[in-house]
Amino acid sequence: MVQETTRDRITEAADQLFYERGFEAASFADIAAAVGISRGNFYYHFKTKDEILEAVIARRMANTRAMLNDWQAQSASPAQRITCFIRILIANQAKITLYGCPVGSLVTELGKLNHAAQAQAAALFTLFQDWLSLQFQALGCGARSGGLAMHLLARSQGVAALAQAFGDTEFINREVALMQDWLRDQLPPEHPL
Amino acid sequence: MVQETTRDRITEAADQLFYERGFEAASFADIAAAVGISRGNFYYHFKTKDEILEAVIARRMANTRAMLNDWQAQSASPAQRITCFIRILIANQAKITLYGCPVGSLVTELGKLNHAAQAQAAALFTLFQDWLSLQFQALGCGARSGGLAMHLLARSQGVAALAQAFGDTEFINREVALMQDWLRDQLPPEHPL
DNA sequence: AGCCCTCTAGGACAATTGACCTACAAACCG
DNA sequence: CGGTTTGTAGGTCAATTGTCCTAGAGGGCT
Repeated sequence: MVQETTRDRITEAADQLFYERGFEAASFADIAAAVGISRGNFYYHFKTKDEILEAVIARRMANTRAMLNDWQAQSASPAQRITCFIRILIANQAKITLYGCPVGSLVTELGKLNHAAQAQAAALFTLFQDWLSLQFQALGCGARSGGLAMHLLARSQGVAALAQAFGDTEFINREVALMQDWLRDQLPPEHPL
Repeated sequence: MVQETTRDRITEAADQLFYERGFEAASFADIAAAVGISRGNFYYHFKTKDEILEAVIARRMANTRAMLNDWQAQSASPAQRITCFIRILIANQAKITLYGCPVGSLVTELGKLNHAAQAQAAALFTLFQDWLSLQFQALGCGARSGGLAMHLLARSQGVAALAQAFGDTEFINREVALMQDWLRDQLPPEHPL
């Protein structure tokens, strides 16, 4: 990463603001102020707000892929990799308590707005789902793998939603422990943690 | 319910629109059009949008309380009552697939807007949590009851979030079955379903 | 009848939104 | 050097927002 273009800086600021305030509530002026450029300059880099949204989703896709690849490379067993996923809840505890899950809240909002990009945002979920499904497959869960992946995804979504609602970080820790217990129960005997 | 006041009709329409489009995205004009009154007349019944939001939350609180009382009266055992809660996911399948959970999505949005009413909206969760906690207490779960209630709440939130993201009603059925299995595992031997 | 109170309609308001244009600065290249 | 491209700034545009005012319709009461 030799140079960070203005376009990248806009995308990064928009990413954060879309997360913290929501897609609609974050205005051009907000993003421009965060980047430190004029509103007019915006139009040069992005013609519409939807274009920024697309760039933000693409950025999140890339970041997520990179994270999954890291987990794939650095964890010895499938069960450990799944544990990596579960632990994002703890790693992002503070932000989740304030703003919820970045993916979940964006998909929900775009759904309510009938926004065409909802499907693209939902693809972020698919990214996790496919990857988790692969891990369960490697554990020997066979045809159940896809369902187990969705189940885990749903559990994390629920934890994030309630943690934000009550501003309760401790709840995250308790539920993460439960998810790890659950994971242990899914492991076939030949694949210990 | 002899007479439905204009104020009630506004509150009802706002309730629905806040659910389907979100609090910010639903405008005065939208609500007025849905009720069939002029925008100006609005100001007579509600001075600010926040006042409408308060009325909507109060309405949901009342409706929720009534629903919980019904379940309390019409179900024989605590386990059956908890099953009633789990089954709202199925009863509201279609709407959840389109708009997610009414409570969860509202609380998330208000949180991002730093809106003062977020706490009031979160009280809707507390209503469910307290009631579920009572049922688990009645089952003899003791000190674990509060945690079990929160766990169940989180599970439903997650299911609603993913069902909306993927537009998948079938996923709801699968997860509801899992939640009922889970509930059976929590029952002490002296309290069968 | 006259009066008052409840309710409604329609419009005006200042502010903010996303979108767009033009003019100018900076860098690159021949 | 001159000319083209790339990037930036500031301002304008119509539309929409929540808020607010005023005029008057309608019914009940004395």
